[in-house]
Amino acid sequence: MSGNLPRSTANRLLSRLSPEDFLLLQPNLKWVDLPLRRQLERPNKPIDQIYFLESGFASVVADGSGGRGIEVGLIGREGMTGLSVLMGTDRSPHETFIQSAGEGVRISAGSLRRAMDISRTLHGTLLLYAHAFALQVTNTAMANGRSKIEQRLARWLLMAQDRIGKDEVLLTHELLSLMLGVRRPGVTVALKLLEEAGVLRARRGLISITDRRGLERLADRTYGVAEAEYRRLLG
Amino acid sequence: MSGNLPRSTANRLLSRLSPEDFLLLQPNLKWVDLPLRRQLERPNKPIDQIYFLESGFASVVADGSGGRGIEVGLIGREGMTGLSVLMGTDRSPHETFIQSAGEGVRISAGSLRRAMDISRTLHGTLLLYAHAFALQVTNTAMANGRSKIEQRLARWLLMAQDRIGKDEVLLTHELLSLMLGVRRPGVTVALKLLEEAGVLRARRGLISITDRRGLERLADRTYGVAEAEYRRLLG
DNA sequence: GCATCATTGTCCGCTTTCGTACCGAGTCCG
DNA sequence: CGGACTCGGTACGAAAGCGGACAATGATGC
Repeated sequence: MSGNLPRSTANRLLSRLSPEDFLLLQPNLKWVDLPLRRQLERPNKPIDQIYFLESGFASVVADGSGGRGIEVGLIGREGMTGLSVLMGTDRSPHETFIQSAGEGVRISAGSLRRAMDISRTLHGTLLLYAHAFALQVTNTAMANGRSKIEQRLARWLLMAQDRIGKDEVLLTHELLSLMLGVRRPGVTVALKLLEEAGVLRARRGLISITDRRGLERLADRTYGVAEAEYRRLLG
Repeated sequence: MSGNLPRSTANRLLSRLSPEDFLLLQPNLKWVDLPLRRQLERPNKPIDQIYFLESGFASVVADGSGGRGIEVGLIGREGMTGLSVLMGTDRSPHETFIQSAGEGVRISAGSLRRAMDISRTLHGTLLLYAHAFALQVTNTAMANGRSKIEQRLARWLLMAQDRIGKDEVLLTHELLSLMLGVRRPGVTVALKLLEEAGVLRARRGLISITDRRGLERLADRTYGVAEAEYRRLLG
Protein backbone atom coordinates (compact mmCIF):
# COMPACT_ATOMS: atom_id res chain seq x y z
CA MET A 1 0.00 0.00 0.00
CA SER A 2 3.05 2.20 0.35
CA GLY A 3 4.37 4.52 -2.32
CA ASN A 4 1.33 5.40 -4.39
CA LEU A 5 0.06 8.90 -4.76
CA PRO A 6 -2.99 9.71 -2.71
CA ARG A 7 -6.06 11.01 -4.50
CA SER A 8 -7.93 12.04 -1.43
CA THR A 9 -7.00 12.35 2.18
CA ALA A 10 -8.39 11.93 5.67
CA ASN A 11 -5.85 14.39 6.97
CA ARG A 12 -7.77 17.44 8.08
CA LEU A 13 -4.96 19.84 7.45
CA LEU A 14 -4.38 18.64 3.89
CA SER A 15 -8.06 18.60 3.12
CA ARG A 16 -8.35 22.13 4.39
CA LEU A 17 -5.85 23.42 1.82
CA SER A 18 -7.09 25.18 -1.28
CA PRO A 19 -7.14 22.91 -4.38
CA GLU A 20 -4.18 24.80 -5.83
CA ASP A 21 -2.11 24.43 -2.69
CA PHE A 22 -2.95 20.74 -2.44
CA LEU A 23 -1.93 20.19 -6.05
CA LEU A 24 1.38 21.81 -5.27
CA LEU A 25 2.07 19.09 -2.73
CA GLN A 26 0.34 16.13 -4.32
CA PRO A 27 3.01 15.06 -6.82
CA ASN A 28 5.43 14.67 -3.94
CA LEU A 29 3.16 12.90 -1.49
CA LYS A 30 3.63 9.22 -0.81
CA TRP A 31 1.45 6.85 1.12
CA VAL A 32 3.22 5.23 4.02
CA ASP A 33 2.38 2.69 6.63
CA LEU A 34 3.07 3.93 10.14
CA PRO A 35 3.66 1.02 12.49
CA LEU A 36 3.91 1.35 16.24
CA ARG A 37 7.10 3.00 17.40
CA ARG A 38 8.17 4.22 13.96
CA GLN A 39 10.33 7.30 14.51
CA LEU A 40 9.18 10.28 12.50
CA GLU A 41 11.72 12.73 13.91
CA ARG A 42 14.91 12.18 15.81
CA PRO A 43 16.25 14.66 18.35
CA ASN A 44 18.63 17.18 16.81
CA LYS A 45 18.79 15.35 13.50
CA PRO A 46 17.84 17.08 10.26
CA ILE A 47 14.24 16.35 9.31
CA ASP A 48 14.04 14.94 5.85
CA GLN A 49 10.47 13.69 5.71
CA ILE A 50 7.34 15.39 6.93
CA TYR A 51 4.27 13.30 7.74
CA PHE A 52 0.58 14.07 7.45
CA LEU A 53 -1.18 11.34 9.41
CA GLU A 54 -4.33 9.73 8.07
CA SER A 55 -4.96 7.49 11.07
CA GLY A 56 -3.31 6.67 14.37
CA PHE A 57 -1.26 9.25 16.19
CA ALA A 58 2.26 10.20 17.19
CA SER A 59 3.80 11.50 20.40
CA VAL A 60 6.21 14.39 20.60
CA VAL A 61 8.58 13.75 23.49
CA ALA A 62 11.01 16.25 24.99
CA ASP A 63 14.49 15.29 26.16
CA GLY A 64 14.46 11.53 25.77
CA SER A 65 17.95 11.35 27.25
CA GLY A 66 18.41 9.49 30.49
CA GLY A 67 14.84 8.24 30.77
CA ARG A 68 13.67 11.70 31.76
CA GLY A 69 11.68 12.22 28.60
CA ILE A 70 8.12 13.44 28.81
CA GLU A 71 5.46 13.88 26.20
CA VAL A 72 4.65 17.45 25.25
CA GLY A 73 2.13 16.90 22.46
CA LEU A 74 0.10 14.55 20.30
CA ILE A 75 -0.24 14.66 16.53
CA GLY A 76 -2.91 12.84 14.57
CA ARG A 77 -4.91 13.33 11.41
CA GLU A 78 -5.61 16.91 12.46
CA GLY A 79 -2.01 17.90 11.83
CA MET A 80 1.48 17.16 10.69
CA THR A 81 5.00 16.53 11.93
CA GLY A 82 8.02 18.64 11.07
CA LEU A 83 6.80 21.97 12.40
CA SER A 84 10.42 23.09 12.69
CA VAL A 85 10.55 23.18 8.91
CA LEU A 86 7.65 25.64 8.85
CA MET A 87 9.62 27.82 11.21
CA GLY A 88 12.65 27.92 8.98
CA THR A 89 14.94 25.42 10.57
CA ASP A 90 15.54 21.74 9.96
CA ARG A 91 15.52 20.11 13.36
CA SER A 92 14.28 20.16 16.92
CA PRO A 93 15.51 18.66 20.15
CA HIS A 94 12.41 16.47 20.40
CA GLU A 95 11.62 12.98 19.33
CA THR A 96 8.43 12.14 17.44
CA PHE A 97 7.24 8.56 17.08
CA ILE A 98 4.08 6.60 16.37
CA GLN A 99 2.08 5.79 19.46
CA SER A 100 -0.95 4.29 17.76
CA ALA A 101 -0.28 2.58 14.43
CA GLY A 102 -1.88 3.94 11.29
CA GLU A 103 -1.15 5.36 7.91
CA GLY A 104 -0.15 8.69 6.50
CA VAL A 105 1.34 10.53 3.61
CA ARG A 106 4.78 11.98 3.64
CA ILE A 107 6.67 14.59 1.70
CA SER A 108 10.34 15.45 1.69
CA ALA A 109 11.36 18.53 3.62
CA GLY A 110 12.87 19.97 0.45
CA SER A 111 9.65 19.56 -1.54
CA LEU A 112 7.64 21.12 1.22
CA ARG A 113 10.02 24.07 1.43
CA ARG A 114 9.80 24.65 -2.30
CA ALA A 115 6.00 24.45 -2.22
CA MET A 116 5.86 26.94 0.65
CA ASP A 117 8.19 29.26 -1.25
CA ILE A 118 5.78 29.21 -4.14
CA SER A 119 2.60 29.58 -2.13
CA ARG A 120 2.33 31.81 0.88
CA THR A 121 -1.20 30.68 1.52
CA LEU A 122 0.11 27.15 1.90
CA HIS A 123 2.71 28.29 4.40
CA GLY A 124 0.07 30.34 6.16
CA THR A 125 -2.37 27.48 6.59
CA LEU A 126 0.31 25.20 7.95
CA LEU A 127 1.40 27.94 10.36
CA LEU A 128 -2.12 28.09 11.73
CA TYR A 129 -1.70 24.47 12.70
CA ALA A 130 1.68 25.21 14.25
CA HIS A 131 -0.10 27.80 16.37
CA ALA A 132 -2.75 25.32 17.46
CA PHE A 133 -0.05 22.80 18.33
CA ALA A 134 1.79 25.41 20.37
CA LEU A 135 -1.38 25.93 22.39
CA GLN A 136 -1.57 22.21 22.99
CA VAL A 137 1.95 22.37 24.41
CA THR A 138 1.12 25.27 26.71
CA ASN A 139 -1.83 23.26 27.98
CA THR A 140 0.49 20.35 28.64
CA ALA A 141 2.72 22.69 30.63
CA MET A 142 -0.28 23.86 32.61
CA ALA A 143 -1.63 20.38 33.26
CA ASN A 144 1.81 19.14 34.31
CA GLY A 145 2.21 21.99 36.73
CA ARG A 146 -1.20 22.11 38.35
CA SER A 147 -3.12 18.89 37.91
CA LYS A 148 -3.22 15.52 39.52
CA ILE A 149 -2.45 12.32 37.66
CA GLU A 150 -6.13 11.52 37.33
CA GLN A 151 -6.81 14.76 35.49
CA ARG A 152 -3.77 14.55 33.28
CA LEU A 153 -4.74 11.02 32.37
CA ALA A 154 -8.27 12.13 31.52
CA ARG A 155 -6.85 14.86 29.29
CA TRP A 156 -4.54 12.43 27.55
CA LEU A 157 -7.31 9.95 26.85
CA LEU A 158 -9.51 12.68 25.41
CA MET A 159 -6.75 13.83 23.09
CA ALA A 160 -6.07 10.24 22.04
CA GLN A 161 -9.73 9.60 21.34
CA ASP A 162 -9.97 12.74 19.22
CA ARG A 163 -7.23 11.36 17.05
CA ILE A 164 -8.18 7.74 16.65
CA GLY A 165 -11.90 8.44 16.37
CA LYS A 166 -12.83 5.32 18.30
CA ASP A 167 -13.86 4.69 21.88
CA GLU A 168 -11.07 2.22 22.41
CA VAL A 169 -7.49 3.09 23.14
CA LEU A 170 -4.90 0.33 22.98
CA LEU A 171 -2.17 1.10 25.49
CA THR A 172 -0.46 -0.30 28.55
CA HIS A 173 -0.20 1.52 31.83
CA GLU A 174 3.55 1.39 31.44
CA LEU A 175 3.45 3.40 28.24
CA LEU A 176 1.00 5.90 29.66
CA SER A 177 3.22 6.41 32.67
CA LEU A 178 6.17 7.19 30.40
CA MET A 179 4.11 9.71 28.44
CA LEU A 180 2.76 11.44 31.51
CA GLY A 181 6.08 11.28 33.34
CA VAL A 182 4.69 9.48 36.38
CA ARG A 183 5.05 6.09 38.08
CA ARG A 184 3.39 3.13 36.45
CA PRO A 185 1.27 2.22 39.50
CA GLY A 186 0.17 5.83 39.60
CA VAL A 187 -1.53 5.26 36.26
CA THR A 188 -3.12 2.03 37.49
CA VAL A 189 -4.63 3.82 40.45
CA ALA A 190 -5.79 6.84 38.46
CA LEU A 191 -7.40 4.61 35.84
CA LYS A 192 -9.25 2.79 38.58
CA LEU A 193 -10.56 6.10 39.88
CA LEU A 194 -11.79 7.03 36.42
CA GLU A 195 -13.37 3.60 36.05
CA GLU A 196 -15.13 3.96 39.38
CA ALA A 197 -16.39 7.34 38.25
CA GLY A 198 -18.01 5.41 35.42
CA VAL A 199 -16.44 7.17 32.46
CA LEU A 200 -14.44 4.26 31.09
CA ARG A 201 -13.70 0.56 31.32
CA ALA A 202 -10.14 -0.69 31.54
CA ARG A 203 -9.16 -4.10 30.29
CA ARG A 204 -5.74 -5.55 29.71
CA GLY A 205 -4.01 -3.20 27.28
CA LEU A 206 -7.31 -1.61 26.37
CA ILE A 207 -9.23 1.38 27.63
CA SER A 208 -12.82 1.89 26.48
CA ILE A 209 -14.23 5.35 26.93
CA THR A 210 -17.92 5.15 27.77
CA ASP A 211 -18.71 8.68 28.90
CA ARG A 212 -16.76 11.31 27.09
CA ARG A 213 -18.55 14.23 28.68
CA GLY A 214 -17.85 12.82 32.11
CA LEU A 215 -14.22 12.42 31.19
CA GLU A 216 -14.06 16.04 30.09
CA ARG A 217 -15.51 17.06 33.42
CA LEU A 218 -12.94 15.02 35.29
CA ALA A 219 -10.14 16.54 33.23
CA ASP A 220 -11.04 19.78 35.02
CA ARG A 221 -10.36 22.40 32.36
CA THR A 222 -7.03 20.94 31.29
CA TYR A 223 -8.77 19.90 28.07
CA GLY A 224 -10.59 22.01 25.54
CA VAL A 225 -8.87 25.33 25.07
CA ALA A 226 -6.41 24.19 22.42
CA GLU A 227 -9.08 22.10 20.72
CA ALA A 228 -11.47 25.02 20.49
CA GLU A 229 -8.74 27.16 19.00
CA TYR A 230 -7.97 24.50 16.42
CA ARG A 231 -11.61 24.51 15.38
CA ARG A 232 -11.71 28.28 15.22
CA LEU A 233 -8.65 28.42 13.01
CA LEU A 234 -8.96 25.30 10.91
CA GLY A 235 -12.33 23.71 11.64
CA MET B 1 10.67 59.23 26.48
CA SER B 2 7.69 57.59 24.84
CA GLY B 3 6.71 58.04 21.22
CA ASN B 4 9.96 58.86 19.47
CA LEU B 5 11.40 56.70 16.76
CA PRO B 6 14.26 54.52 17.84
CA ARG B 7 17.55 54.85 15.98
CA SER B 8 19.16 51.82 17.45
CA THR B 9 17.92 49.01 19.55
CA ALA B 10 18.99 46.69 22.33
CA ASN B 11 16.44 44.15 21.18
CA ARG B 12 18.38 41.20 19.87
CA LEU B 13 15.74 40.13 17.44
CA LEU B 14 15.43 43.57 15.86
CA SER B 15 19.17 44.04 15.70
CA ARG B 16 19.49 40.70 14.00
CA LEU B 17 17.30 41.78 11.10
CA SER B 18 18.89 42.83 7.82
CA PRO B 19 19.13 46.62 7.42
CA GLU B 20 16.38 46.50 4.78
CA ASP B 21 14.01 44.55 6.99
CA PHE B 22 14.70 46.84 9.91
CA LEU B 23 13.98 49.90 7.79
CA LEU B 24 10.66 48.36 6.85
CA LEU B 25 9.63 48.36 10.49
CA GLN B 26 11.38 51.48 11.72
CA PRO B 27 8.91 54.14 10.58
CA ASN B 28 6.21 52.40 12.59
CA LEU B 29 8.17 51.71 15.74
CA LYS B 30 7.50 53.75 18.83
CA TRP B 31 9.40 53.86 22.08
CA VAL B 32 7.31 52.90 25.07
CA ASP B 33 7.80 52.68 28.77
CA LEU B 34 6.85 49.31 30.18
CA PRO B 35 5.94 49.59 33.84
CA LEU B 36 5.37 46.63 36.11
CA ARG B 37 2.15 44.76 35.39
CA ARG B 38 1.45 46.50 32.09
CA GLN B 39 -0.60 44.07 30.02
CA LEU B 40 0.84 43.49 26.57
CA GLU B 41 -1.71 40.89 25.49
CA ARG B 42 -5.09 39.99 26.90
CA PRO B 43 -6.54 36.49 26.69
CA ASN B 44 -8.67 35.99 23.58
CA LYS B 45 -8.61 39.66 22.67
CA PRO B 46 -7.29 40.84 19.32
CA ILE B 47 -3.67 41.87 19.54
CA ASP B 48 -3.21 45.37 18.25
CA GLN B 49 0.30 46.18 19.39
CA ILE B 50 3.37 44.02 19.25
CA TYR B 51 6.26 44.72 21.58
CA PHE B 52 9.98 44.27 21.16
CA LEU B 53 11.44 44.63 24.63
CA GLU B 54 14.64 46.58 25.19
CA SER B 55 14.91 45.90 28.90
CA GLY B 56 12.94 44.10 31.57
CA PHE B 57 10.85 41.08 30.74
CA ALA B 58 7.30 39.84 30.42
CA SER B 59 5.53 36.66 31.49
CA VAL B 60 3.24 34.64 29.30
CA VAL B 61 0.61 33.04 31.50
CA ALA B 62 -1.85 30.34 30.47
CA ASP B 63 -5.46 30.27 31.66
CA GLY B 64 -5.52 33.12 34.12
CA SER B 65 -9.15 32.32 34.97
CA GLY B 66 -9.97 31.19 38.48
CA GLY B 67 -6.50 31.69 39.89
CA ARG B 68 -5.28 28.59 38.12
CA GLY B 69 -2.98 30.48 35.79
CA ILE B 70 0.58 29.35 35.37
CA GLU B 71 3.48 30.84 33.52
CA VAL B 72 4.51 29.09 30.35
CA GLY B 73 7.23 31.41 29.08
CA LEU B 74 9.35 34.52 29.53
CA ILE B 75 10.03 37.18 26.93
CA GLY B 76 12.79 39.75 27.16
CA ARG B 77 15.07 41.67 24.86
CA GLU B 78 15.83 38.44 23.01
CA GLY B 79 12.35 38.37 21.53
CA MET B 80 8.95 39.85 21.00
CA THR B 81 5.31 39.48 21.99
CA GLY B 82 2.46 38.79 19.60
CA LEU B 83 3.68 35.51 18.15
CA SER B 84 0.09 34.68 17.20
CA VAL B 85 0.32 37.40 14.58
CA LEU B 86 3.30 35.67 13.00
CA MET B 87 1.21 32.52 12.80
CA GLY B 88 -1.59 34.22 10.95
CA THR B 89 -4.11 34.83 13.67
CA ASP B 90 -4.80 37.81 15.89
CA ARG B 91 -5.15 36.42 19.39
CA SER B 92 -4.23 33.73 21.85
CA PRO B 93 -5.81 32.43 25.04
CA HIS B 94 -2.82 33.61 27.08
CA GLU B 95 -2.08 36.74 28.99
CA THR B 96 1.22 38.56 28.62
CA PHE B 97 2.28 41.22 31.10
CA ILE B 98 5.40 42.97 32.34
CA GLN B 99 7.08 41.18 35.17
CA SER B 100 10.18 43.33 35.41
CA ALA B 101 9.75 46.93 34.35
CA GLY B 102 11.69 48.27 31.40
CA GLU B 103 11.32 49.81 27.99
CA GLY B 104 10.61 48.60 24.52
CA VAL B 105 9.44 49.53 21.08
CA ARG B 106 6.07 48.65 19.73
CA ILE B 107 4.47 48.37 16.34
CA SER B 108 0.85 47.93 15.38
CA ALA B 109 -0.20 44.45 14.34
CA GLY B 110 -1.35 45.85 11.01
CA SER B 111 2.00 47.48 10.25
CA LEU B 112 3.82 44.30 11.17
CA ARG B 113 1.55 42.24 8.93
CA ARG B 114 2.15 44.58 6.02
CA ALA B 115 5.89 44.50 6.54
CA MET B 116 5.89 40.71 6.67
CA ASP B 117 3.83 40.61 3.50
CA ILE B 118 6.48 42.67 1.78
CA SER B 119 9.48 40.83 3.16
CA ARG B 120 9.57 37.08 3.58
CA THR B 121 12.99 37.26 5.16
CA LEU B 122 11.50 39.43 7.87
CA HIS B 123 8.74 36.93 8.49
CA GLY B 124 11.29 34.13 8.43
CA THR B 125 13.56 35.67 11.03
CA LEU B 126 10.67 36.33 13.37
CA LEU B 127 9.48 32.75 12.89
CA LEU B 128 12.87 31.51 14.03
CA TYR B 129 12.22 33.27 17.30
CA ALA B 130 8.75 31.75 17.50
CA HIS B 131 10.43 28.38 17.20
CA ALA B 132 12.88 29.16 19.97
CA PHE B 133 10.02 30.34 22.17
CA ALA B 134 8.11 27.14 21.47
CA LEU B 135 11.10 25.18 22.75
CA GLN B 136 11.09 27.27 25.88
CA VAL B 137 7.48 26.26 26.42
CA THR B 138 8.21 22.56 25.93
CA ASN B 139 10.96 22.90 28.51
CA THR B 140 8.47 24.48 30.88
CA ALA B 141 6.18 21.51 30.32
CA MET B 142 9.04 19.14 31.07
CA ALA B 143 10.17 21.01 34.17
CA ASN B 144 6.62 21.22 35.49
CA GLY B 145 6.14 17.51 35.00
CA ARG B 146 9.38 16.13 36.31
CA SER B 147 11.19 18.57 38.53
CA LYS B 148 11.02 19.69 42.10
CA ILE B 149 10.30 23.26 43.12
CA GLU B 150 13.95 23.91 43.80
CA GLN B 151 14.93 23.02 40.25
CA ARG B 152 12.08 24.89 38.64
CA LEU B 153 12.98 27.93 40.69
CA ALA B 154 16.60 27.67 39.60
CA ARG B 155 15.51 27.49 35.99
CA TRP B 156 13.25 30.50 36.37
CA LEU B 157 15.98 32.59 37.95
CA LEU B 158 18.40 31.71 35.18
CA MET B 159 15.90 32.73 32.55
CA ALA B 160 15.16 35.96 34.39
CA GLN B 161 18.83 36.77 34.72
CA ASP B 162 19.39 36.18 31.00
CA ARG B 163 16.80 38.82 30.30
CA ILE B 164 17.62 41.55 32.76
CA GLY B 165 21.37 41.17 32.38
CA LYS B 166 22.01 41.84 36.05
CA ASP B 167 22.69 39.61 39.03
CA GLU B 168 19.76 41.01 40.93
CA VAL B 169 16.17 39.99 40.47
CA LEU B 170 13.48 42.09 42.13
CA LEU B 171 10.57 39.84 43.04
CA THR B 172 8.53 38.63 45.97
CA HIS B 173 8.08 34.98 46.87
CA GLU B 174 4.38 35.45 46.34
CA LEU B 175 4.84 36.43 42.71
CA LEU B 176 7.27 33.61 42.08
CA SER B 177 4.83 31.12 43.54
CA LEU B 178 2.12 32.34 41.19
CA MET B 179 4.44 31.99 38.21
CA LEU B 180 5.61 28.52 39.14
CA GLY B 181 2.14 27.41 40.20
CA VAL B 182 3.20 26.37 43.71
CA ARG B 183 2.57 27.45 47.28
CA ARG B 184 4.23 30.61 48.50
CA PRO B 185 6.03 28.92 51.43
CA GLY B 186 7.28 26.35 48.93
CA VAL B 187 9.21 29.14 47.24
CA THR B 188 10.56 30.38 50.57
CA VAL B 189 11.89 26.93 51.41
CA ALA B 190 13.33 26.30 47.95
CA LEU B 191 15.05 29.69 47.96
CA LYS B 192 16.57 28.86 51.30
CA LEU B 193 17.92 25.61 49.89
CA LEU B 194 19.47 27.47 46.97
CA GLU B 195 20.92 30.02 49.37
CA GLU B 196 22.41 27.27 51.54
CA ALA B 197 23.90 25.76 48.41
CA GLY B 198 25.70 29.09 48.03
CA VAL B 199 24.43 30.10 44.61
CA LEU B 200 22.45 33.17 45.63
CA ARG B 201 21.51 35.54 48.42
CA ALA B 202 17.90 36.37 49.17
CA ARG B 203 16.82 39.65 50.73
CA ARG B 204 13.41 41.18 51.05
CA GLY B 205 12.04 41.37 47.54
CA LEU B 206 15.48 40.86 46.05
CA ILE B 207 17.43 37.82 44.92
CA SER B 208 21.12 38.19 44.08
CA ILE B 209 22.64 35.45 42.01
CA THR B 210 26.23 34.84 43.05
CA ASP B 211 27.08 31.58 41.32
CA ARG B 212 25.40 31.18 37.99
CA ARG B 213 27.18 27.97 37.12
CA GLY B 214 26.13 26.44 40.38
CA LEU B 215 22.57 27.53 39.72
CA GLU B 216 22.66 25.85 36.32
CA ARG B 217 23.87 22.68 37.96
CA LEU B 218 21.05 22.78 40.49
CA ALA B 219 18.51 23.34 37.72
CA ASP B 220 19.39 19.79 36.66
CA ARG B 221 19.07 20.00 32.88
CA THR B 222 15.78 21.87 32.91
CA TYR B 223 17.73 24.89 31.65
CA GLY B 224 19.86 25.23 28.55
CA VAL B 225 18.32 23.36 25.66
CA ALA B 226 16.04 26.15 24.48
CA GLU B 227 18.75 28.73 25.11
CA ALA B 228 21.28 26.82 23.01
CA GLU B 229 18.78 26.56 20.20
CA TYR B 230 18.12 30.29 20.33
CA ARG B 231 21.85 30.91 19.95
CA ARG B 232 22.12 28.45 17.09
CA LEU B 233 19.27 30.08 15.22
CA LEU B 234 19.64 33.74 16.11
CA GLY B 235 22.85 34.18 18.07
C1' DG C 1 -2.30 -28.35 29.27
C1' DC C 2 1.63 -26.13 31.03
C1' DA C 3 5.27 -22.98 31.30
C1' DT C 4 6.42 -18.34 30.34
C1' DC C 5 5.98 -13.75 29.89
C1' DA C 6 3.72 -9.26 29.94
C1' DT C 7 0.57 -6.69 32.33
C1' DT C 8 -1.98 -5.17 36.19
C1' DG C 9 -3.17 -4.63 41.18
C1' DT C 10 -1.51 -3.73 45.70
C1' DC C 11 1.49 -2.64 49.43
C1' DC C 12 5.36 -0.48 52.11
C1' DG C 13 7.80 3.52 53.93
C1' DC C 14 9.42 7.83 52.38
C1' DT C 15 9.67 12.43 50.11
C1' DT C 16 7.52 16.30 48.26
C1' DT C 17 4.05 19.38 48.19
C1' DC C 18 -0.23 21.07 49.83
C1' DG C 19 -3.49 24.14 52.59
C1' DT C 20 -3.61 26.85 56.23
C1' DA C 21 -2.28 29.49 59.92
C1' DC C 22 0.53 32.47 62.64
C1' DC C 23 4.17 35.53 63.81
C1' DG C 24 8.23 38.34 63.22
C1' DA C 25 10.70 41.52 60.36
C1' DG C 26 10.99 45.13 57.16
C1' DT C 27 8.87 49.23 54.97
C1' DC C 28 5.97 53.00 54.37
C1' DC C 29 3.34 56.92 55.77
C1' DG C 30 1.20 60.16 58.68
C1' DC D 1 7.57 57.86 66.62
C1' DG D 2 3.79 54.76 65.93
C1' DG D 3 0.48 52.23 63.25
C1' DA D 4 -0.56 49.79 59.19
C1' DC D 5 0.73 46.97 55.82
C1' DT D 6 3.60 43.84 53.10
C1' DC D 7 6.75 40.25 52.97
C1' DG D 8 9.23 36.28 54.67
C1' DG D 9 10.01 32.31 57.87
C1' DT D 10 8.11 28.46 60.20
C1' DA D 11 4.97 24.93 61.74
C1' DC D 12 1.27 21.40 61.49
C1' DG D 13 -1.38 17.62 59.67
C1' DA D 14 -2.89 15.82 55.30
C1' DA D 15 -2.65 14.53 50.48
C1' DA D 16 -0.23 13.09 46.51
C1' DG D 17 3.24 10.84 44.48
C1' DC D 18 7.62 8.29 44.62
C1' DG D 19 10.81 4.04 44.34
C1' DG D 20 10.71 -0.40 44.84
C1' DA D 21 8.89 -4.87 45.54
C1' DC D 22 5.79 -8.62 44.93
C1' DA D 23 1.66 -11.26 43.89
C1' DA D 24 -2.29 -12.06 40.90
C1' DT D 25 -4.02 -12.21 36.37
C1' DG D 26 -4.32 -12.67 31.48
C1' DA D 27 -2.11 -13.85 27.10
C1' DT D 28 1.07 -16.59 24.41
C1' DG D 29 3.79 -20.29 22.78
C1' DC D 30 5.32 -25.06 23.04
